[in-house]
Amino acid sequence: MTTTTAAQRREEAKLQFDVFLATCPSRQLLDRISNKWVTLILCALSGGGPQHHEAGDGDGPRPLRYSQLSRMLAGVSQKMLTQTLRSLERDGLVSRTVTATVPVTVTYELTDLGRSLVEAVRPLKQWAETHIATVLTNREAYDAQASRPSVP
Amino acid sequence: MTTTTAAQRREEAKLQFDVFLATCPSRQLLDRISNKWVTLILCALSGGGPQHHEAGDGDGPRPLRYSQLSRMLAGVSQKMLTQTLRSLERDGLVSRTVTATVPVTVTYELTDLGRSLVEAVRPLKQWAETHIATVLTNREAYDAQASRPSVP
DNA sequence: CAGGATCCAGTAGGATACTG
DNA sequence: CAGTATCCTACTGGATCCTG
Repeated sequence: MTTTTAAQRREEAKLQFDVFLATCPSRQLLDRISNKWVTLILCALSGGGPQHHEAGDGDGPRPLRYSQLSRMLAGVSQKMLTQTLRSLERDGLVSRTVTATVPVTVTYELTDLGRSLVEAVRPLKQWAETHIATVLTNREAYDAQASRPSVP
Repeated sequence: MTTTTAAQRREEAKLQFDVFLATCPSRQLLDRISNKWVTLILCALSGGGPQHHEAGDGDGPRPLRYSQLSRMLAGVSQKMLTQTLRSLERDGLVSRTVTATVPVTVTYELTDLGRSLVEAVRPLKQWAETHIATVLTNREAYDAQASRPSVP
């Protein structure tokens, strides 16, 4: 049992939450949310699967089942999916609901906190999709230059 | 309900760059920018070191030297710093300028593309610093619950 | 269906030493 | 000062098998 209360730690941290400090908890939080799977899961749960109308309906935020998520996030292993969902649940970003149907049904849904993070994380996804072409061009230019140290 | 088939939708999505597809280049780009060091470096270069007025002046976007960066990003190894800066330069997000002074001076600066990404990435840093307290509380609640499977 | 448990490869990333 | 090069560990993350 720990003797340091949440209040104490929060008090302390409130003084300087600075992601630039390696010791700051917010630094670790940044590391957690700066993650490919976190971004994709959050976007998926927010109805961000733009072209993926899994259920064929609108794309508003709605709960998704485990299997739906694993199909949407192409290439994710179930280990990563489960692991990431757990950490998101632990951090209070998503809520997990178990329905006792014949084969058990588990759905994941964004919490209010999760929705607030989605606001910050969707632009990232958007940016990647928008500027990837430019980036690819830049890489080519850079690589070409690198292979030509002196003028021929 | 649309009449487009799954195949059609996938075809379409491929052209549009969809981060949900494992094969899409934008997916890899998302993975690159969803990175702790990338976020911190970009924020630092955008003058985002809130409490860290290294040179004691204003916090507007300005070029930073290698050593300044390594001091601002507490805990970064020079390997990670160099490596991340290289990839950012290659992607055209930062520009590297070498000035032939006595000890050589190298400065890094955001490009226009880099600045556009900063817009998307700063909210993430902001979110981490703002909501870390809530997250810590959520974690405690979650862990307490986990260690108490049945009601005492 | 929704995961827990294991095993294992690849690599991210740190420490150290050396250079222009 | 601003790196490059090398070694080495630790963790990420995939594949596989198993369970309620």
